[in-house]
Amino acid sequence: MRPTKRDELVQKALQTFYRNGFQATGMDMLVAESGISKTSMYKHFRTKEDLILAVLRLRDEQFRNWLYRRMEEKAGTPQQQLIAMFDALEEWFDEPGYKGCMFIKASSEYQDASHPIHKQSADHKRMLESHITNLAEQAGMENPGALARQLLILKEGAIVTAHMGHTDNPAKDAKAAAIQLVKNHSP
Amino acid sequence: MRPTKRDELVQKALQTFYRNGFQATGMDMLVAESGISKTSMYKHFRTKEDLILAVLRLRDEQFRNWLYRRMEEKAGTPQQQLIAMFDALEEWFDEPGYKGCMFIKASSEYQDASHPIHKQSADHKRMLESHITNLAEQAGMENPGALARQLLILKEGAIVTAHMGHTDNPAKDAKAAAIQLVKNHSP
DNA sequence: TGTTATATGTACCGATCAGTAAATCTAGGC
DNA sequence: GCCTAGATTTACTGATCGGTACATATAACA
Repeated sequence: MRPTKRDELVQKALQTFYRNGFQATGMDMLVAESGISKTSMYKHFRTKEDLILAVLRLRDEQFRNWLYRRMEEKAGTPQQQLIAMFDALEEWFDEPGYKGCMFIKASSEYQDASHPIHKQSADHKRMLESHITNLAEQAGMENPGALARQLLILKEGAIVTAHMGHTDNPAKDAKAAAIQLVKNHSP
Repeated sequence: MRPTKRDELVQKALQTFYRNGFQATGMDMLVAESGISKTSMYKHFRTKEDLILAVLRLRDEQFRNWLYRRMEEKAGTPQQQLIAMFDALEEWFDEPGYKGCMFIKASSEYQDASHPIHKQSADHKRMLESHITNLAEQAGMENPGALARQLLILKEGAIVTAHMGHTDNPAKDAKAAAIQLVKNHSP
């Protein structure tokens, strides 16, 4: 079991794909930036698409772990966690090198709904929806499913608005909206 | 003044880019799908980037005209128009071949904020924000700028959620949220 | 009839694309 | 010391990329 090299490749590819895009990044660029030979890459992944799918799996794990932990650190109750999601997003948007959501970009570059990369991106969003719906249930909200979907629409909208860069602080705007929605869904 | 051929090219390129993506569409594919020779294309546009910028200008004009007219047709008062935006979005999402927002995709494929394609995409969003803010002012809303930004975050979120396809009817969810936000901003 | 602007087809450019072949190097297990 | 497995470099494939050269065709206008 030598997990090192393969994981190192996926980690480096994630950074390059995020910074440079999927289609715009050639395998030769990955060789140059990761220091791993092309032959080794194709030993681990049969195609570029397989590598991208592995990158998205890693990103899904990293992002959900980070978001859920940050929401818990910032708030005590489930209801407060729903609002704290937007404080966590603001931290993310302010990071240098922020370039939007990797899954939105993936499904934008591979836009056919039947494409494996598109489907796996949609899976990530489904898992987020499941978690937020659970939180809304724990918080005793009325219609937790609908509230979760509304909050996640705010989240996606804030992510793309922050990436477009035409607005000062979309996380703050989304948070203000979220507070009203949560209040209106409280019993 | 012969506007025909050039406009025909831009119109055809718009369809192909929207269906197939920007980077994934080569100039040879545009030749095949438009029936216009490559030499003529490069007479009208010096680079592929110039053609994309012209396509985005056309799309901006088409989309804003369509959205504003549809909002007016569906509602009488400015306040009702704000809500009707989400009914118009639902019509759009239900169209066959819906593939998300062209400007989100453009800024996702050309993600550097200093890139002309990214900047022009942000301009489109700025013009939408200006129009919605005006409507919110005409409707006598409190803090019309903040309400407009919130509604537009809902719009962008619904657009990407509809494209991901993991949710049934994001336009309906966004509309329900918008109704609450407008109500809370009413004097 | 001659001029000019715009269109065309075809063939090409160097660079890059994803992916492969083959020979060599390196390290750990026995 | 030897064997094996994984990693390496180098060179290569055919296809496609954005963009160009060049010679020709068409049609309006003078």
